Amino acid sequence: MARQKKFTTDELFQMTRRLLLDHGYEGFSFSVLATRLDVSRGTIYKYFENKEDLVTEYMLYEMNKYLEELKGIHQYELFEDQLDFLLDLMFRDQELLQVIEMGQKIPIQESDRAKLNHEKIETLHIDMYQNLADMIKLGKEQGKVREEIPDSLVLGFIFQSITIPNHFGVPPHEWVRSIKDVIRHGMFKELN
Amino acid sequence: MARQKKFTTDELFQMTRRLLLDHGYEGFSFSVLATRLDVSRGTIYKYFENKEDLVTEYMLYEMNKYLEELKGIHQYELFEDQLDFLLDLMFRDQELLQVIEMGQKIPIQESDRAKLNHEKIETLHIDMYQNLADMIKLGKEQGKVREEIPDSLVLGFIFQSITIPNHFGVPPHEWVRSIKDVIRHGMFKELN
DNA sequence: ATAGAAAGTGACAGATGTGTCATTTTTATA
DNA sequence: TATAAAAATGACACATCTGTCACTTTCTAT
Repeated sequence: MARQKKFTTDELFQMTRRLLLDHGYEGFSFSVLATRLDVSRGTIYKYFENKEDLVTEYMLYEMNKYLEELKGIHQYELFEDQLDFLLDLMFRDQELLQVIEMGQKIPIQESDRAKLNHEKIETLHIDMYQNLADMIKLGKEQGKVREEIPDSLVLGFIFQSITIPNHFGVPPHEWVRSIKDVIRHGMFKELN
Repeated sequence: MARQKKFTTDELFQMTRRLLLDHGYEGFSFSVLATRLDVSRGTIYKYFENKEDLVTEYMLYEMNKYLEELKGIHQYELFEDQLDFLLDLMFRDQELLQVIEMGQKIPIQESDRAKLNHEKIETLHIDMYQNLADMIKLGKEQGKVREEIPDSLVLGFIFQSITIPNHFGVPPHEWVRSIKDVIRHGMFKELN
């Protein structure tokens, strides 16, 4: 009964991610999105009232997916296994993390749906943080992580580590191994 | 003989920094800049041909200032003193570093001056990197830094560390101390 | 006081973006 | 094959940003 769609929601979100990463939130527009999807601008307005709605909706979609994966962390009982799991996940979906971080600072206007979405995003953030805080707690309980370091700093280091640009093309495997190593033991030689 | 200026180059650059940080490169426009400086748009065109020129010019200004400061690192002979110096500098001018990082990924068009500026920016980058690479070399020579970690990763960790958001308001002094501590010795307890 | 140089302005034309909606196209099914 | 629901379109009105430039304002040296 209905005409065939020219793009799926997934395709739209994929393109949204690409454009957000390449041009930032302010550089994102319905015009370019429509062009990239080979569709008229009006079509997109059938599904989203405006840019704010679309982007927050997209972020929710990504964060939900990510949170679901992240929860898999609880299949491991040892802190070190959880850390490995987390780092692998983060390296796999590096771009996605960048988008999620971007979500923090998009200017929020008075749009109905966007406002609601923004609240949901906040909730998801807290939810994600909780899972990770649990991991740190476990690490400290298991006598692995030094108690004197604030949890938020431990997490901060882990998260920032994946965004370090590998300018000189160190082979990925070695790169990741080194990162884990620095997280574990720091950069300084131990005095024997 | 001449009329009084309504703003200094310094004021213009300060505002440029603010706007770049708040709205990103794509969100930056002559219109808002002019409004903020309480001046007509045309006035700014007296000094800069377009946004690309202005922004690259601004970046050069910042980077030159920063590089000059950074060179002060050589007044120290011990690696640990150099590291302290660097971290203090970075924490003091955190926003500036963000802007410099932004400079990496601004889309470069076919404007004469902007193209030239971009090349100069590249050079400054390399120059900055050289100063820092020297520091790492020193650290390794003095037996402080573990040789097996790639230089670029050592630097990456240091640079990313200052961008870790202090969401839970850990007191700045403690925060910085912890960061230095993690950089030095990692997050894991040593097994005795 | 006044000439003229530097600084600033505002209006114009054109590009790009937004949101809306009456109209057209597609397509499964009755 | 006729129908009607869903999908897509394109044009309209309005907003914002860009570059340009003839013109006005300010101010100092004479």
